[in-house]
Amino acid sequence: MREEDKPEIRKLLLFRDMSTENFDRLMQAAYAQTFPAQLELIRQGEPADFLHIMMEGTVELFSGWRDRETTMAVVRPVSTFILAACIKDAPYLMSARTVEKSRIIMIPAKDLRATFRLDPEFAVSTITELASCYRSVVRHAKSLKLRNSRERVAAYIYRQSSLAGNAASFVLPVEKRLLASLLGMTPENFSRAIKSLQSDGVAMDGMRIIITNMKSLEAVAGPDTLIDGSDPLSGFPAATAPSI
Amino acid sequence: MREEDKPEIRKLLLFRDMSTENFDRLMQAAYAQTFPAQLELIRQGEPADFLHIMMEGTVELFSGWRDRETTMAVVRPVSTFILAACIKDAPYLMSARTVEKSRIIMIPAKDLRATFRLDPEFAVSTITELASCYRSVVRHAKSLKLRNSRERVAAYIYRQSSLAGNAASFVLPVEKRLLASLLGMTPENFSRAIKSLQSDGVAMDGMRIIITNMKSLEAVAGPDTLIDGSDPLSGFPAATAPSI
DNA sequence: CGAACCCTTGACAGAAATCAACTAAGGTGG
DNA sequence: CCACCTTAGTTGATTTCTGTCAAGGGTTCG
Repeated sequence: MREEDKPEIRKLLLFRDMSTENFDRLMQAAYAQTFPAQLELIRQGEPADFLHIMMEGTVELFSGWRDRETTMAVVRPVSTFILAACIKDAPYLMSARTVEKSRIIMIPAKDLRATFRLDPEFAVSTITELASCYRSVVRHAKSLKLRNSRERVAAYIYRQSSLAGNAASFVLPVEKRLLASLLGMTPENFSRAIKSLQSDGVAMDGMRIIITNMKSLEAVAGPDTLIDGSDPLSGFPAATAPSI
Repeated sequence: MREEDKPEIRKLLLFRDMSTENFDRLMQAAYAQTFPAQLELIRQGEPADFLHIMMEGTVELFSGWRDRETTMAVVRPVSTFILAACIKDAPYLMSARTVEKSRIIMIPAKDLRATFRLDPEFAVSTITELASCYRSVVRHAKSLKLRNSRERVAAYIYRQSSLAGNAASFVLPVEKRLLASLLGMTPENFSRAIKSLQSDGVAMDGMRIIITNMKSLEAVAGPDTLIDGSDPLSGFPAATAPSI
C-alpha cells in the first residue's frame, strides 16, 4: 500500500487512538488494491477474512435472497466496512461490489482481532465504531418500518440538504435505482415518489434535486434525529461519512 | 440487587471474561428493580444512563414516529439491552416497556464505560456483544426488505420450530399483535398470513402453532442462515437468547 | 356481570410491485 | 463521425400486497 495512505487511515476514528507501533504493524499486514467498477468484492455467506477500508471510489453493500436483491448501504471514503463479520469470525451477511473504480485497503481479520486484544485504545475505538454501526442500522430499520416510500424519499432529500448546509439544491451521489433499493422501493416507485413530491417543494433536473419549498418538504419528511441523524463522530466529522 | 443474581449475570457472554474485581465493582454500582407489566422503562430520545439486564420477564423494544409505532425487538432473560446507546453516551433510539412483570438490573452507563477502559477482557467481550447486536439488526432489515409478509411469517414459524429442535408444534412466546409488529405488519395481516399458510403446512390453535407439513413450510419460508440464523455465542447458548 | 382487550374476518382503499413501452444518454465499433 | 447497442430513467396500465375500517366472538380481569 502507498505510504501516503497511512495518515489518511490514521485519521479514522477507528485507528486514531491506537499506539503507533500497533498501527504500523497492522498497516504492514495490509495491502491495497484498485478494483474496476461493478466488481463483486465480497459474496455474502463467505468467511470474513478482511476488514476493508475505502480510500477512493464507491462501494455498494447489498444482500440477496432467492432471486431478490436489496442495497443495504453505500460506502464512501474514507471509511471501513464489514467490521462486525471480521470480529465475529463469521460469514459476511452482505455482499459488496464496486459502483465505480475504487481503491481499497484490506486488513486481515486475524490481525485485527489480535490487535484489539493487545491494544486497549484500539479496543475502545472498535467498541465506539461498532456502536455507531449498530445505531445506523437501527435507524435504517426504523425508517423502513415507520415510513412509507414517499416519506422515506422526502426524508432522504431533506437530510442530504441538511448535510450540505441546508442547500436548496444538490446532486444525487449515486444512481437513482441504487438509491431506490437503499430506500426500500423499486426504481419505478422512486421515480413516482419524487414526482409526487413536486407538490411539496421538490423539483428534479436529471441528477440534481432542487428544493423549492423547504418548509413544505420538511412537513412531509418529518425529519427526526432518532431516524435520520448520525451519531457525532469524535474528532473528524468528514472522516467517516457512510451516509448516502 | 440479590446476591444470587450475580452468578447468573456472570454467565453472560458480556461479563464472563472480565476480572472478578471489576465485575464485583460493576455489580456494586448496579441496582435491581421489579416493574409491573406495561410500564415504559425507557423513552426514545432520552439520554442513555443505564445498561439494562433482564433477569425475569419480557421487555419490548419499540420505536415511534409521528403517530406510528413499531416493535424492534423482544428481550428475554438473561440478556442485556440498550448497550450501544450507553457506549456512545447518546440518546436511546428505541423505547422499552415491560410486556409482563419483569425484574431488571441496571448498571450506570458511566461505570460501564469506565470499566471497559480498564479491563481489556471486558472490552473484548463488549466488542463481540456489539458485533452480534449489529448482525442481528442487519438480519432484521434484510428480512424486511427481501421478503413479503407471508414469507416473513413462514420464516418466523420455521425458525421457532428449529430452535425447539424441529418441533412440529410450539406456543407463540408473545401476543400476536406484538409479533405482527415485530415482523413489520398489522395484526390483521398477520392473522391472514397464517390463515393463508394453512395450505402450506401450518395450523394454529389459539397461541399454539402446529406444523403439519415441514417440507411445504420450508419451501415457503426459504430459511437462510444469513437472515434467520443467529451468531453462535461463545459458551452459553441459553444465556443470551434475544430471538423471539 | 360488565368492560376491556385481543383476535379474527370481511369489505374496501391505498400503496407498492410488476409488466410493458418508450425516451434519453452514453459507450462501442465500424 | 455516425450507426448501433446498451442501460438508466420515466410513464402508464395492471395486478398484488398491505393497511384501514368496521363488526363480532372470545377471553380476561376487575
